[in-house]
Amino acid sequence: MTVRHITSLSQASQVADDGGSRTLMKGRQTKAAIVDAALGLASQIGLEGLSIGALAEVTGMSKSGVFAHFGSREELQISVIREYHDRFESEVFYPALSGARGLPRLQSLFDNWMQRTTTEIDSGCIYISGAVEFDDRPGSVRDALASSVNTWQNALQRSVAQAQEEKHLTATADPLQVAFEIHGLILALHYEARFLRNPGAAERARKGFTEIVARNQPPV
Amino acid sequence: MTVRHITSLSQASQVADDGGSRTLMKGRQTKAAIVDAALGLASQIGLEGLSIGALAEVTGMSKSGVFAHFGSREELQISVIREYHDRFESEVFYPALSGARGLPRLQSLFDNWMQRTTTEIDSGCIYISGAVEFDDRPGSVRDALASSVNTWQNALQRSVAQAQEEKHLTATADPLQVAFEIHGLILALHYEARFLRNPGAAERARKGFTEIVARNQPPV
DNA sequence: TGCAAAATAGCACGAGCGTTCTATTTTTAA
DNA sequence: TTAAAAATAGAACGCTCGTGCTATTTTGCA
Repeated sequence: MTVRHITSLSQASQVADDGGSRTLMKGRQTKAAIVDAALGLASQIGLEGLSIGALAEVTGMSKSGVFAHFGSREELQISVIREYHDRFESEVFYPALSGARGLPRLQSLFDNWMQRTTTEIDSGCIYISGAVEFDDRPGSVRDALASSVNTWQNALQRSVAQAQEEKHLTATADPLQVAFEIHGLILALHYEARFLRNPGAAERARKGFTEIVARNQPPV
Repeated sequence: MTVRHITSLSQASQVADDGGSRTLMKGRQTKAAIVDAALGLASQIGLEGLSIGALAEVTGMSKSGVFAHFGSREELQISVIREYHDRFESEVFYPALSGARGLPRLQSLFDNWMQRTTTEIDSGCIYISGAVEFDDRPGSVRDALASSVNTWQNALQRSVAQAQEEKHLTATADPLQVAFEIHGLILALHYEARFLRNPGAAERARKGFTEIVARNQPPV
Protein backbone atom coordinates (compact mmCIF):
# COMPACT_ATOMS: atom_id res chain seq x y z
CA MET A 1 0.00 0.00 0.00
CA THR A 2 2.76 2.35 0.97
CA VAL A 3 4.71 1.35 -2.07
CA ARG A 4 1.68 1.49 -4.29
CA HIS A 5 1.17 5.12 -3.34
CA ILE A 6 4.67 6.28 -4.07
CA THR A 7 4.72 4.48 -7.38
CA SER A 8 1.45 5.90 -8.57
CA LEU A 9 3.14 8.20 -11.04
CA SER A 10 5.29 5.60 -12.68
CA GLN A 11 2.37 3.21 -12.84
CA ALA A 12 0.33 5.79 -14.71
CA SER A 13 3.16 6.16 -17.17
CA GLN A 14 3.11 2.49 -17.98
CA VAL A 15 -0.58 2.09 -18.65
CA ALA A 16 0.10 1.54 -22.35
CA ASP A 17 2.94 -0.86 -21.68
CA ASP A 18 2.82 -4.22 -23.45
CA GLY A 19 3.23 -5.96 -20.13
CA GLY A 20 6.55 -7.65 -20.61
CA SER A 21 9.71 -8.10 -22.60
CA ARG A 22 7.99 -9.94 -25.40
CA THR A 23 8.10 -7.12 -27.97
CA LEU A 24 10.00 -3.95 -27.26
CA MET A 25 9.45 -1.87 -30.32
CA LYS A 26 12.27 0.18 -31.65
CA GLY A 27 10.30 3.34 -30.97
CA ARG A 28 10.22 2.65 -27.25
CA GLN A 29 13.93 2.06 -27.08
CA THR A 30 14.62 5.27 -28.92
CA LYS A 31 12.21 7.18 -26.73
CA ALA A 32 13.92 5.83 -23.64
CA ALA A 33 17.28 6.92 -25.02
CA ILE A 34 15.93 10.38 -25.77
CA VAL A 35 14.45 10.73 -22.30
CA ASP A 36 17.73 9.61 -20.81
CA ALA A 37 19.63 12.25 -22.75
CA ALA A 38 16.95 14.81 -21.94
CA LEU A 39 17.26 14.12 -18.24
CA GLY A 40 20.99 14.66 -18.46
CA LEU A 41 20.49 17.93 -20.28
CA ALA A 42 17.69 19.12 -18.00
CA SER A 43 19.75 18.36 -14.91
CA GLN A 44 22.40 20.78 -16.06
CA ILE A 45 20.44 23.56 -17.70
CA GLY A 46 16.99 23.04 -16.26
CA LEU A 47 13.69 21.84 -17.62
CA GLU A 48 13.09 25.21 -19.22
CA GLY A 49 16.48 25.25 -20.90
CA LEU A 50 15.72 21.90 -22.47
CA SER A 51 15.40 22.39 -26.22
CA ILE A 52 14.39 19.93 -28.88
CA GLY A 53 17.12 21.16 -31.17
CA ALA A 54 19.86 20.52 -28.63
CA LEU A 55 18.35 17.18 -27.82
CA ALA A 56 18.32 16.21 -31.49
CA GLU A 57 21.98 17.11 -31.79
CA VAL A 58 22.93 15.08 -28.72
CA THR A 59 21.02 12.00 -29.83
CA GLY A 60 22.06 12.30 -33.45
CA MET A 61 18.50 12.54 -34.65
CA SER A 62 16.49 15.13 -36.51
CA LYS A 63 14.40 17.67 -34.64
CA SER A 64 11.16 16.28 -35.99
CA GLY A 65 12.28 12.75 -35.20
CA VAL A 66 12.71 13.68 -31.57
CA PHE A 67 9.58 15.77 -31.51
CA ALA A 68 7.37 12.97 -32.87
CA HIS A 69 7.94 10.91 -29.74
CA PHE A 70 6.33 13.48 -27.50
CA GLY A 71 4.04 15.68 -29.55
CA SER A 72 4.95 18.75 -27.56
CA ARG A 73 7.73 20.19 -25.48
CA GLU A 74 5.54 19.99 -22.39
CA GLU A 75 5.08 16.27 -22.84
CA LEU A 76 8.84 15.88 -23.18
CA GLN A 77 9.36 17.77 -19.93
CA ILE A 78 6.79 15.61 -18.19
CA SER A 79 8.51 12.47 -19.47
CA VAL A 80 11.75 13.76 -17.98
CA ILE A 81 10.06 14.36 -14.65
CA ARG A 82 8.62 10.84 -14.65
CA GLU A 83 12.03 9.40 -15.40
CA TYR A 84 13.58 11.39 -12.58
CA HIS A 85 10.81 10.25 -10.26
CA ASP A 86 11.51 6.62 -11.07
CA ARG A 87 15.24 6.97 -10.52
CA PHE A 88 14.79 8.87 -7.29
CA GLU A 89 12.44 6.16 -6.09
CA SER A 90 14.78 3.31 -6.91
CA GLU A 91 17.88 5.03 -5.56
CA VAL A 92 16.50 6.69 -2.44
CA PHE A 93 13.20 5.16 -1.43
CA TYR A 94 13.26 1.45 -2.23
CA PRO A 95 16.73 0.67 -0.84
CA ALA A 96 15.69 2.23 2.48
CA LEU A 97 12.87 -0.27 2.86
CA SER A 98 15.42 -2.91 3.80
CA GLY A 99 16.16 -0.87 6.90
CA ALA A 100 14.11 -1.59 10.01
CA ARG A 101 10.92 0.41 10.42
CA GLY A 102 11.45 3.56 12.45
CA LEU A 103 14.65 5.49 12.96
CA PRO A 104 16.93 3.09 11.04
CA ARG A 105 14.77 3.45 7.95
CA LEU A 106 14.55 7.22 8.36
CA GLN A 107 18.32 7.36 8.69
CA SER A 108 18.63 5.25 5.58
CA LEU A 109 16.27 7.52 3.64
CA PHE A 110 18.35 10.52 4.62
CA ASP A 111 21.63 8.80 3.81
CA ASN A 112 20.42 7.79 0.37
CA TRP A 113 19.06 11.28 -0.24
CA MET A 114 22.36 12.79 0.83
CA GLN A 115 24.23 10.38 -1.41
CA ARG A 116 22.11 11.33 -4.38
CA THR A 117 22.31 15.07 -3.68
CA THR A 118 26.06 14.86 -3.28
CA THR A 119 26.29 13.19 -6.67
CA GLU A 120 24.02 15.88 -8.04
CA ILE A 121 26.40 18.61 -7.00
CA ASP A 122 27.81 18.17 -10.48
CA SER A 123 24.62 17.49 -12.38
CA GLY A 124 21.83 19.28 -10.56
CA CYS A 125 18.51 18.17 -9.11
CA ILE A 126 15.42 18.90 -11.16
CA TYR A 127 13.16 18.78 -8.09
CA ILE A 128 15.05 21.86 -6.93
CA SER A 129 15.65 23.65 -10.21
CA GLY A 130 12.17 22.76 -11.45
CA ALA A 131 10.56 24.23 -8.36
CA VAL A 132 12.22 27.56 -9.09
CA GLU A 133 11.36 27.45 -12.77
CA PHE A 134 7.71 26.53 -12.33
CA ASP A 135 6.70 28.13 -9.06
CA ASP A 136 4.88 30.85 -10.98
CA ARG A 137 4.03 28.93 -14.13
CA PRO A 138 0.81 26.95 -13.92
CA GLY A 139 0.29 23.98 -16.21
CA SER A 140 0.76 20.28 -16.55
CA VAL A 141 4.54 20.40 -16.09
CA ARG A 142 4.20 22.14 -12.78
CA ASP A 143 1.50 19.70 -11.75
CA ALA A 144 3.63 16.67 -12.58
CA LEU A 145 6.57 18.12 -10.71
CA ALA A 146 4.58 19.05 -7.62
CA SER A 147 2.93 15.65 -7.61
CA SER A 148 6.28 13.86 -7.63
CA VAL A 149 7.70 16.06 -4.90
CA ASN A 150 4.60 15.63 -2.76
CA THR A 151 4.80 11.87 -3.13
CA TRP A 152 8.33 11.92 -1.81
CA GLN A 153 7.56 14.35 1.00
CA ASN A 154 4.67 12.18 2.14
CA ALA A 155 6.94 9.16 2.22
CA LEU A 156 9.43 11.08 4.32
CA GLN A 157 6.77 12.29 6.73
CA ARG A 158 5.40 8.77 7.05
CA SER A 159 8.83 7.53 7.96
CA VAL A 160 9.08 10.10 10.73
CA ALA A 161 5.66 9.08 12.03
CA GLN A 162 6.74 5.44 12.02
CA ALA A 163 9.80 6.36 14.04
CA GLN A 164 7.42 7.84 16.58
CA GLU A 165 5.28 4.70 16.61
CA GLU A 166 8.40 2.67 17.25
CA LYS A 167 9.26 5.03 20.12
CA HIS A 168 12.46 6.06 18.42
CA LEU A 169 11.30 9.66 18.38
CA THR A 170 9.11 11.50 20.89
CA ALA A 171 5.38 11.42 20.32
CA THR A 172 5.32 15.20 20.69
CA ALA A 173 7.49 15.74 17.62
CA ASP A 174 5.66 17.00 14.55
CA PRO A 175 6.43 14.93 11.43
CA LEU A 176 5.75 17.93 9.22
CA GLN A 177 8.22 19.99 11.23
CA VAL A 178 10.93 17.32 11.15
CA ALA A 179 10.48 16.71 7.42
CA PHE A 180 10.58 20.47 6.81
CA GLU A 181 13.89 20.82 8.61
CA ILE A 182 15.42 17.85 6.84
CA HIS A 183 14.30 19.27 3.53
CA GLY A 184 16.00 22.52 4.47
CA LEU A 185 19.29 20.73 5.08
CA ILE A 186 19.19 19.15 1.63
CA LEU A 187 18.30 22.45 0.00
CA ALA A 188 21.09 24.26 1.81
CA LEU A 189 23.52 21.53 0.79
CA HIS A 190 22.50 21.83 -2.84
CA TYR A 191 22.70 25.62 -2.73
CA GLU A 192 26.00 25.99 -0.92
CA ALA A 193 27.82 23.12 -2.57
CA ARG A 194 26.55 23.50 -6.12
CA PHE A 195 26.24 27.26 -6.44
CA LEU A 196 28.60 28.74 -3.86
CA ARG A 197 30.99 25.79 -4.04
CA ASN A 198 31.54 25.99 -0.30
CA PRO A 199 33.49 23.00 0.99
CA GLY A 200 32.16 21.18 4.02
CA ALA A 201 28.51 21.59 3.16
CA ALA A 202 27.88 17.83 3.15
CA GLU A 203 29.27 17.44 6.65
CA ARG A 204 27.11 20.31 7.86
CA ALA A 205 23.99 18.71 6.40
CA ARG A 206 24.84 15.41 8.08
CA LYS A 207 25.50 17.09 11.39
CA GLY A 208 22.23 18.96 11.10
CA PHE A 209 20.37 15.68 10.68
CA THR A 210 21.92 14.07 13.75
CA GLU A 211 20.99 17.14 15.74
CA ILE A 212 17.40 17.02 14.56
CA VAL A 213 17.21 13.37 15.58
CA ALA A 214 18.89 14.01 18.93
CA ARG A 215 16.52 16.84 19.74
CA ASN A 216 13.48 14.67 19.02
CA GLN A 217 14.66 11.57 20.84
CA PRO A 218 12.50 10.37 23.73
CA PRO A 219 13.79 10.93 27.27
CA VAL A 220 15.61 7.97 28.79
CA MET B 1 34.28 48.51 8.86
CA THR B 2 31.56 45.93 9.14
CA VAL B 3 29.20 48.15 7.24
CA ARG B 4 31.83 49.09 4.72
CA HIS B 5 32.31 45.44 3.87
CA ILE B 6 28.71 44.64 3.22
CA THR B 7 28.26 47.73 1.13
CA SER B 8 31.22 47.05 -1.07
CA LEU B 9 29.07 46.12 -4.02
CA SER B 10 26.85 49.13 -3.91
CA GLN B 11 29.82 51.40 -3.41
CA ALA B 12 31.43 50.02 -6.52
CA SER B 13 28.27 50.70 -8.42
CA GLN B 14 28.36 54.37 -7.48
CA VAL B 15 31.91 55.16 -8.43
CA ALA B 16 30.72 57.24 -11.36
CA ASP B 17 28.08 59.00 -9.28
CA ASP B 18 28.04 62.80 -9.32
CA GLY B 19 28.18 62.80 -5.55
CA GLY B 20 24.87 64.41 -4.74
CA SER B 21 21.51 65.59 -5.90
CA ARG B 22 22.86 68.55 -7.82
CA THR B 23 22.31 67.21 -11.29
CA LEU B 24 20.38 64.02 -11.82
CA MET B 25 20.36 63.54 -15.55
CA LYS B 26 17.25 62.22 -17.19
CA GLY B 27 19.13 59.16 -18.33
CA ARG B 28 19.86 58.09 -14.77
CA GLN B 29 16.22 58.40 -13.78
CA THR B 30 15.13 56.35 -16.77
CA LYS B 31 17.76 53.74 -16.07
CA ALA B 32 16.60 53.48 -12.47
CA ALA B 33 13.03 53.02 -13.66
CA ILE B 34 14.11 50.33 -16.09
CA VAL B 35 16.09 48.48 -13.42
CA ASP B 36 13.13 48.69 -11.09
CA ALA B 37 10.85 47.15 -13.70
CA ALA B 38 13.51 44.60 -14.56
CA LEU B 39 13.79 43.52 -10.93
CA GLY B 40 10.05 43.01 -10.81
CA LEU B 41 10.15 40.93 -13.96
CA ALA B 42 13.22 38.93 -12.92
CA SER B 43 11.68 38.15 -9.54
CA GLN B 44 8.80 36.41 -11.22
CA ILE B 45 10.36 34.73 -14.23
CA GLY B 46 14.03 34.67 -13.25
CA LEU B 47 17.12 36.47 -14.43
CA GLU B 48 17.34 34.20 -17.44
CA GLY B 49 13.74 34.82 -18.41
CA LEU B 50 14.38 38.54 -18.41
CA SER B 51 14.09 39.80 -21.98
CA ILE B 52 14.79 43.24 -23.35
CA GLY B 53 11.69 43.09 -25.51
CA ALA B 54 9.39 42.40 -22.58
CA LEU B 55 11.16 45.10 -20.58
CA ALA B 56 10.65 47.60 -23.38
CA GLU B 57 6.96 46.83 -23.47
CA VAL B 58 6.57 47.19 -19.72
CA THR B 59 8.40 50.51 -19.61
CA GLY B 60 6.81 51.85 -22.78
CA MET B 61 10.16 52.30 -24.47
CA SER B 62 11.76 50.92 -27.59
CA LYS B 63 13.99 47.86 -27.40
CA SER B 64 17.05 49.83 -28.46
CA GLY B 65 16.20 52.58 -26.01
CA VAL B 66 16.29 50.11 -23.16
CA PHE B 67 19.32 48.32 -24.51
CA ALA B 68 21.40 51.50 -24.79
CA HIS B 69 21.40 51.92 -21.02
CA PHE B 70 23.22 48.67 -20.46
CA GLY B 71 25.10 47.71 -23.59
CA SER B 72 24.39 44.03 -23.10
CA ARG B 73 21.89 41.73 -21.51
CA GLU B 74 24.51 40.56 -19.04
CA GLU B 75 25.05 44.11 -17.81
CA LEU B 76 21.30 44.46 -17.37
CA GLN B 77 21.20 41.30 -15.28
CA ILE B 78 24.09 42.55 -13.17
CA SER B 79 22.31 45.84 -12.61
CA VAL B 80 19.29 43.92 -11.39
CA ILE B 81 21.45 41.93 -8.99
CA ARG B 82 22.99 45.12 -7.62
CA GLU B 83 19.56 46.63 -7.11
CA TYR B 84 18.40 43.52 -5.30
CA HIS B 85 21.53 43.59 -3.15
CA ASP B 86 20.85 47.17 -2.14
CA ARG B 87 17.25 46.48 -1.25
CA PHE B 88 18.11 43.35 0.68
CA GLU B 89 20.72 45.30 2.58
CA SER B 90 18.38 48.13 3.52
CA GLU B 91 15.46 45.87 4.41
CA VAL B 92 17.24 43.04 6.18
CA PHE B 93 20.73 44.05 7.26
CA TYR B 94 20.68 47.74 8.22
CA PRO B 95 17.50 47.67 10.33
CA ALA B 96 18.97 44.83 12.39
CA LEU B 97 21.92 47.01 13.41
CA SER B 98 19.65 48.85 15.83
CA GLY B 99 19.30 45.59 17.76
CA ALA B 100 21.83 44.92 20.51
CA ARG B 101 24.96 43.05 19.47
CA GLY B 102 24.62 39.32 19.93
CA LEU B 103 21.48 37.24 20.00
CA PRO B 104 19.03 40.17 19.73
CA ARG B 105 20.66 41.31 16.52
CA LEU B 106 20.79 37.77 15.15
CA GLN B 107 17.13 37.36 15.96
CA SER B 108 16.43 40.63 14.21
CA LEU B 109 18.37 39.56 11.13
CA PHE B 110 16.35 36.37 10.97
CA ASP B 111 13.04 38.15 11.53
CA ASN B 112 13.77 40.63 8.76
CA TRP B 113 14.88 37.85 6.47
CA MET B 114 11.73 35.91 7.23
CA GLN B 115 9.63 38.99 6.63
CA ARG B 116 11.22 39.54 3.26
CA THR B 117 11.00 35.89 2.23
CA THR B 118 7.36 35.76 3.24
CA THR B 119 6.68 38.77 1.04
CA GLU B 120 8.62 37.08 -1.72
CA ILE B 121 6.32 34.07 -1.67
CA ASP B 122 4.40 35.99 -4.32
CA SER B 123 7.29 37.59 -6.17
CA GLY B 124 10.27 35.27 -5.80
CA CYS B 125 13.82 35.73 -4.52
CA ILE B 126 16.52 36.11 -7.13
CA TYR B 127 19.21 34.92 -4.71
CA ILE B 128 17.41 31.59 -4.79
CA SER B 129 16.25 31.45 -8.40
CA GLY B 130 19.53 32.93 -9.61
CA ALA B 131 21.55 30.27 -7.81
CA VAL B 132 19.67 27.57 -9.69
CA GLU B 133 19.95 29.36 -13.02
CA PHE B 134 23.65 30.11 -12.78
CA ASP B 135 25.11 27.25 -10.78
CA ASP B 136 26.51 25.75 -13.96
CA ARG B 137 26.94 28.91 -16.01
CA PRO B 138 30.22 30.70 -15.43
CA GLY B 139 30.49 34.39 -16.19
CA SER B 140 30.10 37.84 -14.74
CA VAL B 141 26.44 37.40 -13.83
CA ARG B 142 27.20 34.35 -11.75
CA ASP B 143 30.13 36.17 -10.15
CA ALA B 144 28.01 39.16 -9.19
CA LEU B 145 25.34 36.93 -7.75
CA ALA B 146 27.76 34.79 -5.76
CA SER B 147 29.50 37.88 -4.46
CA SER B 148 26.26 39.35 -3.17
CA VAL B 149 25.20 36.13 -1.53
CA ASN B 150 28.60 35.66 0.06
CA THR B 151 28.50 39.17 1.48
CA TRP B 152 25.20 38.40 3.16
CA GLN B 153 26.31 34.99 4.40
CA ASN B 154 29.42 36.51 5.93
CA ALA B 155 27.31 39.10 7.72
CA LEU B 156 25.09 36.34 9.09
CA GLN B 157 28.04 34.27 10.24
CA ARG B 158 29.58 37.32 11.91
CA SER B 159 26.39 37.90 13.79
CA VAL B 160 26.45 34.33 15.09
CA ALA B 161 30.07 34.78 16.19
CA GLN B 162 29.14 38.00 17.98
CA ALA B 163 26.37 36.15 19.81
CA GLN B 164 29.07 33.78 21.01
CA GLU B 165 31.30 36.64 22.13
CA GLU B 166 28.39 38.04 24.09
CA LYS B 167 27.92 34.61 25.69
CA HIS B 168 24.44 34.35 24.20
CA LEU B 169 25.46 31.19 22.38
CA THR B 170 27.93 28.51 23.42
CA ALA B 171 31.53 28.97 22.38
CA THR B 172 31.51 25.44 21.01
CA ALA B 173 28.89 26.26 18.40
CA ASP B 174 30.16 26.59 14.83
CA PRO B 175 29.00 29.82 13.16
CA LEU B 176 29.23 28.15 9.75
CA GLN B 177 27.01 25.32 10.96
CA VAL B 178 24.44 27.64 12.51
CA ALA B 179 24.33 29.87 9.44
CA PHE B 180 23.99 26.79 7.24
CA GLU B 181 21.00 25.53 9.16
CA ILE B 182 19.32 28.94 9.18
CA HIS B 183 19.86 29.20 5.44
CA GLY B 184 18.20 25.82 5.08
CA LEU B 185 15.12 27.02 6.93
CA ILE B 186 14.75 29.99 4.59
CA LEU B 187 15.25 27.81 1.53
CA ALA B 188 12.69 25.27 2.74
CA LEU B 189 10.25 28.08 3.44
CA HIS B 190 10.69 29.48 -0.04
CA TYR B 191 10.36 26.04 -1.61
CA GLU B 192 7.38 24.79 0.31
CA ALA B 193 5.44 28.02 0.42
CA ARG B 194 6.12 29.33 -3.07
CA PHE B 195 6.24 26.12 -5.07
CA LEU B 196 4.25 23.56 -3.11
CA ARG B 197 1.97 26.18 -1.56
CA ASN B 198 2.00 24.30 1.72
CA PRO B 199 0.39 26.32 4.49
CA GLY B 200 2.24 26.64 7.78
CA ALA B 201 5.70 26.79 6.26
CA ALA B 202 6.43 30.17 7.86
CA GLU B 203 5.63 28.88 11.32
CA ARG B 204 7.83 25.86 10.77
CA ALA B 205 10.75 28.05 9.72
CA ARG B 206 10.30 30.21 12.80
CA LYS B 207 10.08 27.19 15.07
CA GLY B 208 13.21 25.79 13.47
CA PHE B 209 15.09 28.96 14.29
CA THR B 210 14.11 28.97 17.95
CA GLU B 211 15.20 25.35 18.17
CA ILE B 212 18.58 26.13 16.65
CA VAL B 213 19.05 28.93 19.15
CA ALA B 214 17.90 26.79 22.06
CA ARG B 215 20.26 23.98 21.15
CA ASN B 216 23.21 26.36 21.02
CA GLN B 217 22.45 28.27 24.19
CA PRO B 218 25.08 28.12 26.95
CA PRO B 219 24.32 25.98 30.00
CA VAL B 220 22.85 27.91 32.93
C1' DT C 1 8.64 -12.06 -49.15
C1' DG C 2 5.53 -8.36 -49.23
C1' DC C 3 2.66 -4.92 -47.18
C1' DA C 4 0.82 -1.98 -43.71
C1' DA C 5 2.38 0.67 -39.98
C1' DA C 6 5.56 2.91 -37.43
C1' DA C 7 9.60 5.73 -37.13
C1' DT C 8 12.44 9.19 -38.81
C1' DA C 9 14.04 12.95 -41.88
C1' DG C 10 13.72 17.32 -44.33
C1' DC C 11 11.94 21.59 -44.93
C1' DA C 12 9.45 25.69 -43.97
C1' DC C 13 6.72 28.74 -41.00
C1' DG C 14 6.20 32.60 -37.71
C1' DA C 15 7.79 34.38 -33.59
C1' DG C 16 11.04 36.13 -30.25
C1' DC C 17 15.72 36.77 -29.04
C1' DG C 18 20.15 40.07 -28.43
C1' DT C 19 22.47 43.20 -30.98
C1' DT C 20 23.94 46.82 -34.48
C1' DC C 21 23.36 50.78 -37.23
C1' DT C 22 21.54 55.01 -38.43
C1' DA C 23 18.16 58.73 -37.68
C1' DT C 24 15.70 61.71 -34.69
C1' DT C 25 14.35 63.78 -30.56
C1' DT C 26 15.33 65.58 -26.10
C1' DT C 27 18.28 67.36 -22.66
C1' DT C 28 22.19 69.90 -20.96
C1' DA C 29 25.46 73.56 -20.62
C1' DA C 30 27.71 77.79 -22.44
C1' DT D 1 19.56 81.07 -27.73
C1' DT D 2 22.36 77.90 -29.73
C1' DA D 3 25.37 74.13 -30.40
C1' DA D 4 27.11 69.96 -28.48
C1' DA D 5 25.86 65.86 -26.16
C1' DA D 6 22.92 62.57 -24.48
C1' DA D 7 18.81 59.80 -24.90
C1' DT D 8 15.61 57.40 -27.55
C1' DA D 9 13.42 55.38 -31.72
C1' DG D 10 13.15 52.50 -35.80
C1' DA D 11 14.45 49.10 -38.79
C1' DA D 12 17.12 45.25 -39.90
C1' DC D 13 20.50 41.33 -39.01
C1' DG D 14 21.28 36.38 -37.94
C1' DC D 15 19.97 33.08 -34.81
C1' DT D 16 17.15 29.62 -32.26
C1' DC D 17 12.89 28.14 -30.86
C1' DG D 18 8.51 24.88 -31.12
C1' DT D 19 5.64 23.07 -34.37
C1' DG D 20 3.27 21.38 -38.75
C1' DC D 21 3.58 19.29 -43.17
C1' DT D 22 5.12 15.96 -46.50
C1' DA D 23 8.47 12.44 -48.01
C1' DT D 24 11.24 8.56 -47.09
C1' DT D 25 13.10 4.95 -44.51
C1' DT D 26 12.75 1.30 -41.28
C1' DT D 27 10.28 -2.03 -38.74
C1' DG D 28 7.13 -5.90 -37.55
C1' DC D 29 3.88 -9.23 -38.84
C1' DA D 30 1.00 -12.27 -42.10
